[in-house]
Amino acid sequence: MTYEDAKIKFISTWGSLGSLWGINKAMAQIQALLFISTKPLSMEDIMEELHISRGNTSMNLRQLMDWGIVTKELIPGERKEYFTTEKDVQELTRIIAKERSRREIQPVIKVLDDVSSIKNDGTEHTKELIKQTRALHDLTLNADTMINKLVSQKQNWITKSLIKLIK
Amino acid sequence: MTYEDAKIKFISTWGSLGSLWGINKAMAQIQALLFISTKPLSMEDIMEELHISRGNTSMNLRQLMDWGIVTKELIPGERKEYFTTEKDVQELTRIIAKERSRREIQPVIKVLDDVSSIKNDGTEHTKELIKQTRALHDLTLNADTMINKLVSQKQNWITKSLIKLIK
DNA sequence: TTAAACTTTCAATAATTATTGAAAGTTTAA
DNA sequence: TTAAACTTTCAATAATTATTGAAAGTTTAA
Repeated sequence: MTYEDAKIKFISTWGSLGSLWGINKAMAQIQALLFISTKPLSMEDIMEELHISRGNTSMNLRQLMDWGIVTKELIPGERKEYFTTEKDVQELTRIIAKERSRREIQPVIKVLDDVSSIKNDGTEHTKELIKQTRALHDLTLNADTMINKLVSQKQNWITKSLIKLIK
Repeated sequence: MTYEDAKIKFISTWGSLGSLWGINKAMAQIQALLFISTKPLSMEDIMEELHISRGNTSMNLRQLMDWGIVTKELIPGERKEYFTTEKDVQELTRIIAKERSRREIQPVIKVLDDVSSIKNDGTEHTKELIKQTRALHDLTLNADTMINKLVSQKQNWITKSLIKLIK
């Protein structure tokens, strides 16, 4: 496999994986492209490499910046804006986990809390609803807390011993 | 909030959350409905409660069965098929984590491995591609292994002490 | 056997989501 | 100032994904 093949394969795989971490294809592909680039890229560069329109590029770059994954880089003497992505996978994971938690998990935890707090009228179906949604609430809250703690700690002794312990 | 409100809220929230665990809305809603039901439901029951067509119900039930989350339950003397879902959240988590790993994570790990194994021709961009995709590969593999181990162990002392340690 | 009671399949269609590209907006060098 | 070089916005459209519902298929009771 040549460099070009590998690059295309990586970008397209990472792109279709976007759904897994909750972003769209173009967004994931732009991030992938920047992730393996040795230097900041302009909008023009990105459009050309990925064969997508200017509007698409602009919108998705903005979203990546909203996530905090991509940052503008001003190159002295250049009029264009250039872009880079966080290159450290640990830090990238931390950002993504935090954002997903804030955007998706927290609201769900809230709803599960509300739903599981309805008045128990003693009927079987109410009891079941409360029991099951409370179980989901507790599980989701625990998992969310744990993942956030795990990714926040930068591969320190806890994480390391954890990984050993579990493997 | 009344029982009916709570039920509707739970089902619709869980449905829109489907994307988070990689299934579609109707699939997630059917699972949610079964999850809080006190007894097995027929296809007819599900169609009525969720206002979806027979075909849709049939297809999504099959998918849920493929995932191993929903099972057919035959009720003696009844011609219709009835359905139930796994009610234990721990077990549910285990199944979902395993399936997602198998369907989505493993193939990606494979691609990352392939891509990071291209011949290093010494150029800067090749070095960067290899370095970055290898970092992603290692991270993904570690995370996948860890999550699977974590959810497989049924809240035993390791998991419990882990949770304490990390909180 | 057969026909009623059910489930599955799948082409057509609807709904949703992503993408384009041109017009409007903004910034900067001169 | 102004006009060239850029970026953003957004209505129109394309692409993708989900849903319908009727026809075909299957199972079971009699």
